[in-house]
Amino acid sequence: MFKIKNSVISSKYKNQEPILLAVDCIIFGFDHEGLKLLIFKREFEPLAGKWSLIGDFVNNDENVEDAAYKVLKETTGLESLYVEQLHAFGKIERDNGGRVVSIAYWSLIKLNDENKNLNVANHEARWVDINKVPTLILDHNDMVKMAMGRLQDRARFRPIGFELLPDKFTLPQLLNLYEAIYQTKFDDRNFRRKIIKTGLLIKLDEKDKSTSKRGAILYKFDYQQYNKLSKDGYLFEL
Amino acid sequence: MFKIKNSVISSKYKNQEPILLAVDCIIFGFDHEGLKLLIFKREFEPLAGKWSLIGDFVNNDENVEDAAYKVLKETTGLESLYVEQLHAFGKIERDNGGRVVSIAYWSLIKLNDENKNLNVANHEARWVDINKVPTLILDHNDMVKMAMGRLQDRARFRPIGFELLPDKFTLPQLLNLYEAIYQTKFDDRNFRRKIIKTGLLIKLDEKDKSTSKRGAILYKFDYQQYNKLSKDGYLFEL
DNA sequence: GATATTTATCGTCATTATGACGTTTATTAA
DNA sequence: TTAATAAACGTCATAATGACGATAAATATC
Repeated sequence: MFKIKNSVISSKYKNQEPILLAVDCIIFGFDHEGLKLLIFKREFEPLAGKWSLIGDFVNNDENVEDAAYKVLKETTGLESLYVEQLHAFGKIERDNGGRVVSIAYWSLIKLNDENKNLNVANHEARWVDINKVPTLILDHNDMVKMAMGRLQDRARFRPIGFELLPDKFTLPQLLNLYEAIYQTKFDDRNFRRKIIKTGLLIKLDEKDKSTSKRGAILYKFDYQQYNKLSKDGYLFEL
Repeated sequence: MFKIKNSVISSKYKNQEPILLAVDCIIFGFDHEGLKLLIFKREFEPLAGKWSLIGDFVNNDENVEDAAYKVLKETTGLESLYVEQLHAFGKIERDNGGRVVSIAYWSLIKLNDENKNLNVANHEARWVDINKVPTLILDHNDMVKMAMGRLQDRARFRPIGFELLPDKFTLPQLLNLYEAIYQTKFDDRNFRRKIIKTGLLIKLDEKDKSTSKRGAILYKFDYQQYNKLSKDGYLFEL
């Protein structure tokens, strides 16, 4: 006769403390200064006062993904972000406060005047340059590193960069973004050629004059065209 | 004054059943017949007797990754497999036996005469063609689908395919593997050109005559060269 | 109001990669 | 000897790439 699953579980776990489940969020932002990461001053012991990613425990009655969304909404106030699961971090000793397995999520935010000075809901928050991330608690620096790699992977095949730009953007802005994501320089003329060739940009009749006398032509991303192309397995590669 | 973390947790979780943590394994194998998936007859209720991935609960005192390795070793008897975390599946209702969050791992096995007739450790196991996977319990079919996508991603940039081939293999074999992974046909002449151009194959002075009168030249993968190239950011793309 | 300055934009060219094929080779079975 | 068959090799037009040089538009300066 088969044991029912829960009795297998309960016998197996009878003498153990349960494993606690948490989510942590790697939040990337981008503006004219570059690519940034949102970090927080930890508010509880152990390690109170240290820099950290933001996270929370997962409730029994909520989807793991929803727990991540909740954290993101509470801390940024934004509803519609690009969010993707990164990895589950499950080493025994990763959290010195107990056995906590953390499922990390990463997300992308367009920085603008409204959201760049975040200091939300009693959290002390700060945007830091992606190349100047301080030491974070626990394995949070590993999480950031892995998230950066994932961002690079994604940007390679999907027009994910546009999640980080305002609706209207210039080619130099887009170039800066890709250079920040890949931590390298691209030839601007070749970049231009490739990005235009994708057919995913719509040239507007406006210019942005904030960075040069001449001004740079504004473009917007053609979501319709993207949806059409991606159905046929289109790849957006630089 | 700060609350210490565990007291935050314990108060938060006082009235809740703990979330249970499990691992499930998507095990791919490859031989002359094609790409296959290892599935198991579930041995306990609920859903006993149904086809399923193999998995187990994670103990409080073991790393999540080690739990996956343990499952893989117990079911396949093999120690050194390619193993990678796939995704954490965390919907509330994903397991009708209780609140179980499952972290899925996928792995690759070279099939040969020793391991293709697995029936290990009281598990009823079966290799099925990747295109003929039956309905599995819970969200296991989703896991397989996602793992297949991940395998395709990986094979695009890393010579991961070699994990699925014997040490000595022929170009037609390698072609078959890539066609199975991407579920498509490649032009054999162009495939040959590209794969040779990578410089990662060492031509041997032997032939495999099992599939043709003429016989096909055997190659082996040049791990040294791969390590050298990958340090400079080499990408293995088809 | 001519000129210098600065960022943005457009153009060129040799080299390499790609896709789509046709042809030959080595071996064994008939 | 030849037919059959999978494996291996070769060709060519076209497209993509990397590395540059040159121009253009607007403002600031003399």
